Amino acid sequence: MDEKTRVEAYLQIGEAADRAKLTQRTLRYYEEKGLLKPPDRMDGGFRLYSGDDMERLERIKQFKELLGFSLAEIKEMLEADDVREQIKSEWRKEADASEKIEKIRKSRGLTLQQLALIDTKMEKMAPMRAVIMERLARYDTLERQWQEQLDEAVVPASVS
Amino acid sequence: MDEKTRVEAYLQIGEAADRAKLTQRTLRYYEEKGLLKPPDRMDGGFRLYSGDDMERLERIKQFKELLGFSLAEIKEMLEADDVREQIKSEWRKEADASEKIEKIRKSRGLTLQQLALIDTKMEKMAPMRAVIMERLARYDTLERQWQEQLDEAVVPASVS
DNA sequence: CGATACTTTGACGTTTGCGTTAACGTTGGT
DNA sequence: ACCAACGTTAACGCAAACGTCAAAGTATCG
Repeated sequence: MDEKTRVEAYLQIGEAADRAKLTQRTLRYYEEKGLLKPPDRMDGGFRLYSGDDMERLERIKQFKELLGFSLAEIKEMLEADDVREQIKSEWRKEADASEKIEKIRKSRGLTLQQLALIDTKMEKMAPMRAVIMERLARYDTLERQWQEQLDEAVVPASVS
Repeated sequence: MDEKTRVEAYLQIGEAADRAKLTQRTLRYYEEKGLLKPPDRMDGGFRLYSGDDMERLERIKQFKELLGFSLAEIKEMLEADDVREQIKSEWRKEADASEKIEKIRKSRGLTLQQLALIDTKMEKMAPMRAVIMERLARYDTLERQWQEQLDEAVVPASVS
């Protein structure tokens, strides 16, 4: 059963694409571009996507759709993140401390950029939302006005 | 002076592009794609952009950068908006009332879509922001840890 | 052992959103 | 009248992000 859960945690490309709401082509493309690490394969060569892979896909989608990053930019961001995980697992080597600090700072810098971008987007979205709300209100009054026009043309006929 | 203010309100394509932070090519392209109405021209054929044109450019940029719309989608949205202005200026014809109501409803529908999109984006951005903040915190502690490692290797030498 | 469904790697095609260059016309100042 | 700066159209170019075959191998079910 430990075996079974592990097996069921993997998805073939078809299912993986469906769940991520992407196409198979896109998954292979992301792999080709280095956004996804080459996934495990079954004996026959079929790709097997892990839960981690699926999470990564989610993050990619968010970067694209929410922040409008290009795939190249997304790759950079994801790599910055990999740095953190990688350094955490290298608790051994005490050497190269200053070199690692540099890497950390660089990744932190990129993460700060993400934060800044999100913040400016959020700041711009609020007023845009307000404008849209106003516009909606104007549509409503406009529709009501023409509705009256239409009523005035009909009601007298039923009264006469 | 009335003449002068009217003249100064118009910009040639170079200035217009600079102020909108777009290229001349982009302005012509947007015109070609129907996102901008063909602007007025001087006698020699030079394009003259009005204040309205500049505002429209701003809206186009927002649609692109904030919402990630394609130019085709943006065109649709802007046209929906033009409908409102156009109908407002057609207060005359009382006829075609139901037809106009239809147009208004369609435009209102598109505007509602914009609102929905903004809202889902804003909803997704808040948690994303939180995740990024967490990540930043982890970078900070990680950096501090390695900084200590580095200090421990240096301080004893200065003490000995 | 088929039959059917799914997957693989190429490779070429497509759309979007402009960039770039060429050849030529316009404007404004001296 | 001329020059430099600015503009015009037309055409080709191009990178990104996939879509879409084709030809072949693999999985699975009865």
